[in-house]
Amino acid sequence: MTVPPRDRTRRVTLLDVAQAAGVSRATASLVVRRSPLVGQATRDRVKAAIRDLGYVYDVGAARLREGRSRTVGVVLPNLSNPFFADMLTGIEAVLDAEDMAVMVANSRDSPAKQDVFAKRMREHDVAGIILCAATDTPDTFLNRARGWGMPAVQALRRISEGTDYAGTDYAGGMRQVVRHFAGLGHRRIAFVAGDRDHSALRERLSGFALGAELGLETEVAAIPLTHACGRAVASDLWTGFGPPTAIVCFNDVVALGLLKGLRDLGLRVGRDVSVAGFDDVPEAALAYPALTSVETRPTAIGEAAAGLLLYRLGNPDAPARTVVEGADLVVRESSGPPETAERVALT
Amino acid sequence: MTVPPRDRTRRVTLLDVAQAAGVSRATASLVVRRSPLVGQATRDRVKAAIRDLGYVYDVGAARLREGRSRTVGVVLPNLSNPFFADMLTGIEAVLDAEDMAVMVANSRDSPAKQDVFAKRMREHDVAGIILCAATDTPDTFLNRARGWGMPAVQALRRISEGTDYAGTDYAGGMRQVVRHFAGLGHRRIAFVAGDRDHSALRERLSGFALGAELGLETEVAAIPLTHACGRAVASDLWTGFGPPTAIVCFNDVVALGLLKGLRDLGLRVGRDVSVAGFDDVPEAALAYPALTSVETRPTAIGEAAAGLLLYRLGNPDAPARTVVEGADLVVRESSGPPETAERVALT
DNA sequence: AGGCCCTCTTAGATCGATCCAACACGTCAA
DNA sequence: TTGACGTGTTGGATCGATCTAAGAGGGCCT
Repeated sequence: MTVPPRDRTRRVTLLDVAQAAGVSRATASLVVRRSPLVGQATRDRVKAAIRDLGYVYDVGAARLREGRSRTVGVVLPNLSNPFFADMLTGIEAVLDAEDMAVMVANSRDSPAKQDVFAKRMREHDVAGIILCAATDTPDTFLNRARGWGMPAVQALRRISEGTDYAGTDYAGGMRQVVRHFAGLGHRRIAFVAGDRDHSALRERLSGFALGAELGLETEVAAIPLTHACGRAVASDLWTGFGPPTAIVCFNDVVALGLLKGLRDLGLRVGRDVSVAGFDDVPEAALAYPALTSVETRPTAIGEAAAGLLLYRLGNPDAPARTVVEGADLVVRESSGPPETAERVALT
Repeated sequence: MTVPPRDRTRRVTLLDVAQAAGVSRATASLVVRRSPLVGQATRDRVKAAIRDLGYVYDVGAARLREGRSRTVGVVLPNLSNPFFADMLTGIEAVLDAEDMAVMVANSRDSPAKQDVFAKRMREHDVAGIILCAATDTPDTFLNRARGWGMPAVQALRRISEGTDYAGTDYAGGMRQVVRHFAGLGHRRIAFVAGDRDHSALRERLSGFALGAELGLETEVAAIPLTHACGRAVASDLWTGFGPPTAIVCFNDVVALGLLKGLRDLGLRVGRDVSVAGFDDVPEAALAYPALTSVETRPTAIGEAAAGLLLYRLGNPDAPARTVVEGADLVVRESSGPPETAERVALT
């Protein structure tokens, strides 16, 4: 696809404005930048000229000269996941308020694509990037970015220390779930985890370890994080001897699928078996039965990440900062005390 | 927040590359643009220099000179809605393949913010924009854009003719729902619509009119398009005499809320009352009971919109085109034949 | 009157690329 | 030998802004 140059009518430039207002280009420039150096009368004349001619500021030209850009790159692993979409909403809101533009890219969890995007954003000279790293991103990635002089903030997934990071206390959230299950009297619990390794998984796993510490029997299953796989894993969990009486899922996407899969098996979730998810997506409250879930605030995380980046742009040499949003368990109908041992009469 | 200029080490420019390779700036430029005019030996030398010096192309400087940009603006009314997030995924995928960057903005359904974004994108000199117009956007909006020489594609919501448009056949989808309900034997049907006016609503309404044509009693309720309101509207529909036996919702967000609301009332959805939604979001199949829904393909629409824009950039004066994706009804458990008249024994 | 400061304005260089017209050089036909 | 032609290469102008350092003009003080 080749795109022909557009010229239409030549763009109105600051020079045109200056001439119309009877001042120099430099003065006109000062006016658009709201400099206090310019006299009121002159300012008014220039503003009038801007209106009359329909002048449009050229951010790109300014950036070229200034060497400073008002665009931020955001690289996410999966735009279709409502969680990341919400995070993007938070990022966008904060940057918008600072009159910054957001350039977005979807790595589809591929480090290779992520590299391509990093290069493209560098070519576009973004002021910095917010990165939710793809699985298997080498931990040198951020050092490279630093070498380029491009500030980077990690969000949700952490691949290396020494860089700003905004995320959720997944480990703490998971511990709340485990304590909740244990408190209800469950003795065998399972964690349906994702099959791809990143910090957000490791943190959940570390929290889940509390189960063993409390003397519970624990089990971990790894599956792709989709509705379909969550649904399908239900029967797997019931094949062996002594199936778990409580299951926590990596996120609500999987949990909602699992809920359906368990219903398909004729189990009454919340009585025969308990389920909890992560993220507390809006659908969690509507599910049947309503889903117990750990609330992680994607919008807040996005806002925090954007905030960190803005601060970093103003203070390039400040020490790295970390913002960890708390994660709170919301108990609903899908989790309850286990029934007595003879309850499972499946086969 | 003021951002100091960054200089670090001066940027490596084409001139540096040219000198290192012993050629002129112009030749180096031809190499980076993959022009066939350059001899193989020279090309190799330049490429080596690019690698050795770590040269990074400056898209902005190129754009300034060329007068042609490789960035596209996307303005959406609600990034948090998974439907739009999916659409963005489609847009991003197509533009990415053309090596174009995506600048995204969230109008939050406010025409005023939308105007601000349009201005910002113009200042950034985007090659074109994809717009899903905020409610109450004046229909002059796109004429203004045309006046600026900025190609615009409308997606999903149409505010004026004469511009490229990609959307879904909402009217046709709605007619399928109405026929489905009628075929099951329903005589009183309701449409839970949104309370904000735009083409996507009007099209659904026009499809719903088929109900009256078929001799059914019809009713329309307008509510904000949220889970909570969908849930709350359930009891309203049951207050009057002769409540509907089948209800179609503006989208699945509302439908999932309604499902919950009806369950709260003790109704068995799919038997006592039938429900259908729009969009067929992934959660629809997992809902209880599984939700009948009209499948509208957000990713495909995003791809179509991006395709239209790319074509438009290559053919500024081609006539406006319209792409309407078909919308197919997916029947699940939430819709079934009405039970006999005495079924409703609520109060 | 002369010197100084303060406010406002400006010419010219500059950012990093592309476009244009010209040109070097070799080959080949007349 | 000359001219035409094709292939590669190039200097200089240019895109639209900002930066720098200098200058105009007025008021105030000595």
